[in-house]
Amino acid sequence: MSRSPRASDVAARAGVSRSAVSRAFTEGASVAPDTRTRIMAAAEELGYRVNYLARSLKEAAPSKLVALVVSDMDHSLRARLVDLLARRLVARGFRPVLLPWSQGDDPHRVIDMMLNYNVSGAIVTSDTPPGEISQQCARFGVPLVLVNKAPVDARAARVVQDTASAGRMAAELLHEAGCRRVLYAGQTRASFTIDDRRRVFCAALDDLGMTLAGEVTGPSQNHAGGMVAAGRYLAAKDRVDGVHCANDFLALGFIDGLRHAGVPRRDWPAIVGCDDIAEASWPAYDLTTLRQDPELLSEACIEALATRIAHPNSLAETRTISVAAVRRGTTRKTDID
Amino acid sequence: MSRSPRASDVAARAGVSRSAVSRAFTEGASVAPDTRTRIMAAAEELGYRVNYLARSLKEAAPSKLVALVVSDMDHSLRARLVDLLARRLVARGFRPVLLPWSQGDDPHRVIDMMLNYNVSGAIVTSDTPPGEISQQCARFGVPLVLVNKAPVDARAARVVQDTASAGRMAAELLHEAGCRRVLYAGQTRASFTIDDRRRVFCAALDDLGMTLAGEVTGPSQNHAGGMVAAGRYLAAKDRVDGVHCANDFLALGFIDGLRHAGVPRRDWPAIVGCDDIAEASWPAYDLTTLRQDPELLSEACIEALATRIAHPNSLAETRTISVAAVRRGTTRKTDID
DNA sequence: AATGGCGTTGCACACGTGTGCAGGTCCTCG
DNA sequence: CGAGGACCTGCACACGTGTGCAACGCCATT
Repeated sequence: MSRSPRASDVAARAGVSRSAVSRAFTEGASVAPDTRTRIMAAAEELGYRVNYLARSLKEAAPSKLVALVVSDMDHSLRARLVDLLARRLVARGFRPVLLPWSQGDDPHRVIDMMLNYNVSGAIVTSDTPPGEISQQCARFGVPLVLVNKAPVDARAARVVQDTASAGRMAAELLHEAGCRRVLYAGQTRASFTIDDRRRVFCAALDDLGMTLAGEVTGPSQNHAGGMVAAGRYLAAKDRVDGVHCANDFLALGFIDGLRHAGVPRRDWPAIVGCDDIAEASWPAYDLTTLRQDPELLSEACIEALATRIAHPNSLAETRTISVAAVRRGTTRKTDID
Repeated sequence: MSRSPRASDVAARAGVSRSAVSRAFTEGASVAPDTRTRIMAAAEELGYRVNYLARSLKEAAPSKLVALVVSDMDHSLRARLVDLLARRLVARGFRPVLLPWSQGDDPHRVIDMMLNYNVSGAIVTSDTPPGEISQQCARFGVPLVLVNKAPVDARAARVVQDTASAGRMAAELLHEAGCRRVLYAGQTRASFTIDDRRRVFCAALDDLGMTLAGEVTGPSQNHAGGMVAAGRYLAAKDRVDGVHCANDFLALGFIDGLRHAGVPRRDWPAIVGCDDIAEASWPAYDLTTLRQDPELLSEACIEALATRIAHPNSLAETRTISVAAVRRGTTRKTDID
């Protein structure tokens, strides 16, 4: 067999017109049960499959392709999110097309790819995507969902962490642990969510009668960045009793920095991270953190996208995902070494 | 503007035929430079983009979509691999469609999705994919690349870890550390690569004059599984001086299990993992392991796929990716606690 | 000036499918 | 027996693009 069979091949074999074949594979179309079974049998023998790309040429039937713009998949939470998004999209009959985008890449490349394959919609989870993507999507009528991004266009739906309660929660966890003077460790060029949470966190410190002893920001907010932050902390050690890190990787790196410097466990400051990645619960760290549930996050994204596709002209909504405090060892006093 | 502009709209605006527009957007087609610039200007004004789905209807021009069958993206190495594969595919003009597949899912669903969107090819990295996928791909002429899988079909290209040298390397690392009686920690239902490596490892132990004191296998080969393995190790503690874990997550869990049980650092057995995930280099673990370079792995996959697409009828080849020993703390004697 | 060649252009068909419309069949009811 | 309706089917067109073929214009060569 040189080329894959098409509807007319099936029609010839079943002794019907090509239209009948098309209708047999269309939900709710008008076909006699007898005819349908005969068509299906012929299709089975030939190994026929409907070509969705051809089907999607009719403007009424969208392509069902959804662009997933992603960066930094090495961040385990983001990888998990992509995994869940892909699963849910497939379950709803969509097909996720993975479009990696890194800082420095030309945004037009991503836009071109989306438009060339006239996707039904797009979900953007990469960090600091240029407003250009949002504008172009709006211009060409591509339904768009932004994850943890600042509002850039009224026609782009958003799913964002509840930073207002997250920031406050971080402060309260340190307060519970008896902290008075705390440090904030973050990134020089942070994301929208992190910036917003930091702002709320600082305000909450005041409310609770604590003081911000300082901020440590570096170029990276990964494990290595956390180790650097630990070095900076050690210089101000005696004036600080608690630390809030912008994310868990930073916090784990911070802990490894302390460990590397030989600081015994009982002398560690209270530490609160954010995200609750899998590693945070490992005994080596046992990190107190704020859980951002990727199940909820992904579900909200899919629903927002579906709404956006169904009502393209409605005003874009913003969905807020609440966070939960996960109390673990790094905010408990311990006697063990 | 209700619908997106098509080639005929651009043609009308530029005062040429639709064929001229098509040629203007086709590399190497015969168009006068003057005409081309006029067409491009008109296209720019209208925001016209070539519809690749329509283009791919012509059998000569393939869809450029490539299926990426993936499971367990929470495994950080696999997430990294998917990230790199997506980047390289995009760089070569392909579009990766992410198709998650988990143990228990119906393989026919994945096959249907691939054929419905008549993909140019497929890369399968999920664990233990049923032979059915390979057979169907071969039947319908879909170029296929299997990552770290057993050979199931002569027409499917494979990219596999060099298990022969990896297994031996693991044994040698333990030998270097002065081990005599070692334990193997793995999974009851392991993957092809892991099984093969284990086989070589056991044979190499004999060669080097070491003995296999036992095997610990559980249902899962993640961090939790490693902690369970540590419990089993402690029972046979005095008869064992080295451990090889099937992968790094298992090894890290093993270490956390020791830590949880209060075993001081200097009493740990020598430990060798496999993969060299990011966490392995963190000071909390400092794990000796075998590095499987995802850059090399992904590049080999793309090249194998490209070869397969270019010569669909050639015999499928198998590419072997070598591993490198990464010597770290868990195979060094230490005095610190 | 005639001829040949080359570069450019348009026509028409192909790719694989969905669907409005009209015609056909068959059943039911009056 | 006739009328009407419900159900099914095929024709023909549409979706947006690539490309073989032939025609055309222009230039250089003879």
